[in-house]
Amino acid sequence: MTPRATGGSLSSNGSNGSRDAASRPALSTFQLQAVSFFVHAFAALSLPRSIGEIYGLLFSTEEALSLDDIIERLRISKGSASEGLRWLRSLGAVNPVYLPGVRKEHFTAETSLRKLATGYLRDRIHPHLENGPERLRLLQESVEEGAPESSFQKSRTGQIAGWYKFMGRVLPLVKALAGKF
Amino acid sequence: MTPRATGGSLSSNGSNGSRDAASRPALSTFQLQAVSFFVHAFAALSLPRSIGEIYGLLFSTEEALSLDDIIERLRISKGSASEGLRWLRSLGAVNPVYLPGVRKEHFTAETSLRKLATGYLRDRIHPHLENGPERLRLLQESVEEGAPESSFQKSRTGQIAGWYKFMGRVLPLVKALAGKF
DNA sequence: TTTTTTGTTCAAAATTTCTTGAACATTCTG
DNA sequence: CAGAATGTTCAAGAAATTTTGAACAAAAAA
Repeated sequence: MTPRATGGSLSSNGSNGSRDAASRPALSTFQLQAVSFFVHAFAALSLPRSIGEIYGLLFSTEEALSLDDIIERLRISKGSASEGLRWLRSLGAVNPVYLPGVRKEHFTAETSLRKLATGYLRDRIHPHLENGPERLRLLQESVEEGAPESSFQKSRTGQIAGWYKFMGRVLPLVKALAGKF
Repeated sequence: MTPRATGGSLSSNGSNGSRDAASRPALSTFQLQAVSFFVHAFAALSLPRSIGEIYGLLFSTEEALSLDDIIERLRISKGSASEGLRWLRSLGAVNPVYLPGVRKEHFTAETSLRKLATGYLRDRIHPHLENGPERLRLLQESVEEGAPESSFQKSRTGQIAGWYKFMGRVLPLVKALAGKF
């Protein structure tokens, strides 16, 4: 119900001094701010911190990054990075970049609002709406015909039907408007 | 990230036979279906099961119900019921009903899409958008002026500014359309 | 005022979700 | 093919959220 904690706790060595020998790729202030920004934004959608971190890093980095780059810079586990990337990829929020002669897959952030919105709606909203009609039918079938409350119950199922119509209207509108930004 | 389990496990004694002496108010099939419907719908918004249960019960019940009615019928704890009602009330999703000569507060479900949408946006979306400008400013201030990447970074912050503009356009539109359903 | 009723709060327990890390699968290289 | 590099999966642990239940507060009745 309430979003996760928000503050970032990444290596905040602003002066870029290496803490220990193995910690080379520190984040710039800009990257740090971006990660913090997206962790917060994704939390507003109840999405895990790691996903916000990954997107924030890619968003604030000009070059494409590999899985290992992400793990190194963000200090998160391989598992989190892999799952997070998978999620972002399925949404269309990151783009694979093919670099000639490079084995590792590299990614950049997709920033087109149209693509992001479309992907989010497709992956996270539509699935819930799709079995809506089926669920509504179940509810309608359980109206107690003949009983005194059947009239009330019918008005309630009618209400829900209206909500679905609303969604059917609003979503295309949102997509269309997203295309203009 | 993934919604909670969905199936309902309320007293499914369809024949309304009392399991034990104390379990009087069993839910009708219609109420059971409605609770299940809303538990699922609220889970899509990452909201806790108990809130979906309470709203579903009120939605499917013609008479106003008190806290104790809800606890009895849903078999949830006083704490959950109290917190859940508070949440729904602050959103404007339930209406207090004042019954003459009755101590306990009673509630019915608010079903107007306009009110529900407005309340949800006000309580759950706007708070996150409000400190947006502040966060964007922080990011803009961390652009490394003069560095070769400053141009890239500026284009990114411009991107985010556009997203906020989009939200500023879309939300009023959604509210307006919700008013028509 | 004292007692009873009604509703809130919050620490602890239960549950759910997220992260980690190591095993596994797959693909490339020599 | 063997070995190395890359990426995925998933069980176990860590962390966060939700639920419970009992103590507490507030308001009404006696």
